[in-house]
Amino acid sequence: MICMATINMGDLKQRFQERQYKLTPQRQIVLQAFVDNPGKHLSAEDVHNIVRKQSAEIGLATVYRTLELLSDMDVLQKMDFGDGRSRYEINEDSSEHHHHHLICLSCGTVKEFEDDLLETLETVIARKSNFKIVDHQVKFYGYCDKCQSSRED
Amino acid sequence: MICMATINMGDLKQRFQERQYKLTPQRQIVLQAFVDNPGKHLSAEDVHNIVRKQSAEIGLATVYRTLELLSDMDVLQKMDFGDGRSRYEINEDSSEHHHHHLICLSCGTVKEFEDDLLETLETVIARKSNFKIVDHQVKFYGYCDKCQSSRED
DNA sequence: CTGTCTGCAAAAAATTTGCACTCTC
DNA sequence: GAGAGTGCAAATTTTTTGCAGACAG
Repeated sequence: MICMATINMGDLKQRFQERQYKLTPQRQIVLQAFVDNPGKHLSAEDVHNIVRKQSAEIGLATVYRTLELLSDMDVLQKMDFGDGRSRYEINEDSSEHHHHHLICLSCGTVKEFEDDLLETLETVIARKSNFKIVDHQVKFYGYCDKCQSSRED
Repeated sequence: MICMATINMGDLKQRFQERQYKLTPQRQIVLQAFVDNPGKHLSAEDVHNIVRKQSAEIGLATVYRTLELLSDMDVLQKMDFGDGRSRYEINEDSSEHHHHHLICLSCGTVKEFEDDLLETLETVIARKSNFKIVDHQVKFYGYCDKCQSSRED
């Protein structure tokens, strides 16, 4: 089961107001790009292209500022897949139940994967290391289904 | 037990020769920077500064080229801690037993942590996902010992 | 000599910043 | 009308590339 990326706009508006931020059209448009592209890990430029296609005029600098703001608010999560730019995705649930990423070394596909074993691991590590862990990010590198077959030539 | 970063120079020279690369002075100097700074996660500029201090003249571009080469050879591992530049560390063992990183959200310390639970997790995920996993990278974010205490003010 | 490697400077790519203008409360 | 937000262009930062010369087999 893959849970759909959703954003509760009412709730969000409130979270903005708490911090005296405004939920401007540009910010909504950026968010919409993520809602419209579930499972994609969008870079600033990706977002910029997406919103431009939808005729919405918006500056790249604004996209960057918005992505940073939304990351700070934990609405988005910033991540890095080693391709030289930051990528973002909707942060389903501020603290729990992140999925992991399986990155194919051959074709670059990024597949998502859920597993609760990591929560256990987190607990163990927290205990052993004296760290108060609040988040984690896990990347597995390997070869996807498709690339495994084509490598057997 | 923390195992010291070591590099077998003889073995390394052979690995270079296999690929028709040369183990030039510059490349050795870059490697030495990592050996001399165990547990540090050095960026290209860090390495450049370190080698310059040791009176060794070397171009930044060469450092970048060397870091990339060594990563490709799996001598170093490229990583990203979200500070806008790539960082590297010695890859102890090409495929197994990577340590994880505990990153303090307050002071930025990066602590290393070993645990074999993740190997189990890797097996489980490989089976469930049809991915042939060859490597992983795990980051835990939280608050270190020190910052936990100082936050309790 | 031939091909690899290096340094330098220039280029490219990603992100940030300054500033004037616009919009909202 | 004060402060927040935006767009644009310029600046900064990180990384890559072109090229001429140096070096190794």
